[in-house]
Amino acid sequence: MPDKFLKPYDASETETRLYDAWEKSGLFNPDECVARGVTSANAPVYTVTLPPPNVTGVLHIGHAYEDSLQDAVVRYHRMKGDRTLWVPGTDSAAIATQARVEKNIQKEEGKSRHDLGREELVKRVAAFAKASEGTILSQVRRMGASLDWSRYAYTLDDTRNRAVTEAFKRMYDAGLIYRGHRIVNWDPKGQTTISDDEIVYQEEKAVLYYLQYGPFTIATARPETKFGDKYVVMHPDDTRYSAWSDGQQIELEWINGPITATVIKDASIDMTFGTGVMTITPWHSMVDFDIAERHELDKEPIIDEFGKLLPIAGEFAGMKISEAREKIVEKLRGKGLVVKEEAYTHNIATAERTGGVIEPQIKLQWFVDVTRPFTLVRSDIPGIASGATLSLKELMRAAVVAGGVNMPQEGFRNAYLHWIENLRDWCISRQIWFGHRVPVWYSGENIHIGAQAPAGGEWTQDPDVLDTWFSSALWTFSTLGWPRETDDLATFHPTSFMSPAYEILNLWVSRMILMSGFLLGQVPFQTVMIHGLVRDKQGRKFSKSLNNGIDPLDMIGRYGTDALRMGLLVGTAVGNDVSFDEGKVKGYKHFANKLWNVARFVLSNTSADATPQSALVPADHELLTAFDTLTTDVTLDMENYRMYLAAEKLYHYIWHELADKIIEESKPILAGTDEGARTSRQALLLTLLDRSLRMLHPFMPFVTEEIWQSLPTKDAPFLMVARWPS
RNA sequence: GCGCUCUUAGCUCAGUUGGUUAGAGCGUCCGCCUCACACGCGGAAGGUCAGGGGUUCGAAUCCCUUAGAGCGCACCA
Repeated sequence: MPDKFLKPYDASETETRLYDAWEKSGLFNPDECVARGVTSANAPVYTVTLPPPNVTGVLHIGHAYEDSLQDAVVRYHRMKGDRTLWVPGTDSAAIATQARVEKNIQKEEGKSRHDLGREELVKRVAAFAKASEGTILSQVRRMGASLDWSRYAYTLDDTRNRAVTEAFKRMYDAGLIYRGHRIVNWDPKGQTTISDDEIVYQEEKAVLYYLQYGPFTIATARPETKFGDKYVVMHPDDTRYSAWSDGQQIELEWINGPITATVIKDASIDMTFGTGVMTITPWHSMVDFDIAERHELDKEPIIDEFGKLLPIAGEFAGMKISEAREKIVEKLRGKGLVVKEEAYTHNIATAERTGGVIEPQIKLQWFVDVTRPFTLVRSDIPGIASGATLSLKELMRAAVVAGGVNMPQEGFRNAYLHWIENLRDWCISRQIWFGHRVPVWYSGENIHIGAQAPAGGEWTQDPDVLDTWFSSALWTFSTLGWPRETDDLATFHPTSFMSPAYEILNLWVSRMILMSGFLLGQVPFQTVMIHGLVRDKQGRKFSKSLNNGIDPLDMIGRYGTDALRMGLLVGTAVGNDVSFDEGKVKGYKHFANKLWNVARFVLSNTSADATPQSALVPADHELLTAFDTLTTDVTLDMENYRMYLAAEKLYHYIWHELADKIIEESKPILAGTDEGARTSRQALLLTLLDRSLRMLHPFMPFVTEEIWQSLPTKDAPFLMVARWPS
């Protein structure tokens, strides 16, 4: 028995040493596994893509959980003998990264992005991203993640840039990407558009004003947008207003004088709200915009990009809307147009990143059309035939409904389908500078799609960049080299498994299905297991303001990676939020040491030649059979992604069966005079330890590997590539 | 408003298609440094499985309902 077993288990020394050894061996790479003969060349393929962390980020407890979950799955499949690939990468996170660098520059140099100019800013942001890349990558390694680093990808590297341009071009050519004046979510604070999914609604107490509008009374919470209102809308079935007909014109006195208004009948009006009549402001309201589109009405801007009133507001022009509101109401009161005021609670849209209040605006932006039909020439997606004509919405739906993408968690599946029902066109252009620039060039009336301007003529590139999720949506295949027809792409796509947090189900999962479906005619992954968030013991999210953050590296330093992984995985069904409990992590540190001591006992009581199982006495054979039952059970759990149960069962077996019972019973046998019983027991102990280590390895890779390296049953260079028991 | 998830021991959570006395970790109490392990060992206390109703031979598990917590989507002018 090696001397190391005489001391308690030392996680920190072991973990860094072993990770280096694994990485140097090259066996995280499935091709190397085949070359070295530890994996069969025609074995089934199993692929996982790491949800890329922000390149400038640091590892937080949520990553730690996600990495633990995926690494357990990946290691299981590798040991099962699959050609297993787990692809690493990082994300440029355009808005977040640019905002951070801008803030630094402002602080250190007192300069804004406009002072620096586009080229310089992008250079600085890119440099910052590059400089901080190493931090997150080394932290992911600390988690023990068995990623094939030779395939590392970054969303802004050359291959991924090519993928983005190609994807844009193909969608444009298919008529699925268009540029148009459409109403978008404008963030006056961030000075950019954002997508519907980047909005957070916040409750606000406001006043609902009932205003006299000619013969009608209208209710509004936003009198400051009413200057241009010249359409008054009601439900066609509303009997209170049956005297009025669609298109009828009426003269009335309004904020800044007499106007002519037109009556519009539209079924989208809620007859029970307010008075059942409203005026519309198509430029600054999604709903109003839709009504205006249906009836082909005029649209006029009232508010500018900085949230100030335009000249149409007359004397109020130039005022911020917040200060103008009360003044306008005052004027309306003076004119006797305010009928009544009542307290009112509603939700206002704010930008997730900046907290700015969203002001819908009609802007010229690029969109992905989710309802326009196209022909999918070649489809490997169950439920969608090659040559089928369908919309992206239908594609996203069919891919899940027909089981091409298996979403075993019914709740998330419903949420996904519900989201698709309500989906609008996806606004993909952003008015920032860092990220994938829209690959479109203009020269007068001419448009060219591509990374470079065409030769000859004066071409200018679109100034906007793409929504960061546009490139992320390509991730499962851009990481494998697409649009080039690489061997990797042919071999490893569609991927097998994806496990993102439910926060990004809509932002990311659905868009991967969209892009993969359209561009490859494949699903991006066969099974998606949505996981929950890690919260503190009170169930709160971790946040800077609560100061309740947990640094995974700190936990690793104190208890070891194996313990942290177990503490996060055991006992929380995938999809539920994980309540982080340091005590639990500590408990699994103790477990790692327990295992260490089991190994010490077994190794110091067996000799290297005590391995043949044929000599087992009946009692020992029975214990081995009992273990086989556990093996079957745990394997089934692993196959069904119930890692939390598998890990708990192994823990329970090793501590309360193997250590508490079997080892205790073994002491008299090993000290006894019955040679046959003793040899049999030695063989049994060695076998049970060996197989326990194999099955525990996906969860606690380090301590199991370290012990296994000293076992006489060792039959592979690493436990990492040894065979899963059956 | 529409939809989803959750409510099990003091705390945090498991309980896989309904099946014997409902489990784990931490915590608590008692006794132990017994040569694998004090990062440990032995033992103990602690639950009307949110409330009510139903289906069933049998329910923490399925159905209905009430209450509470959380989340998603939509959104009211």
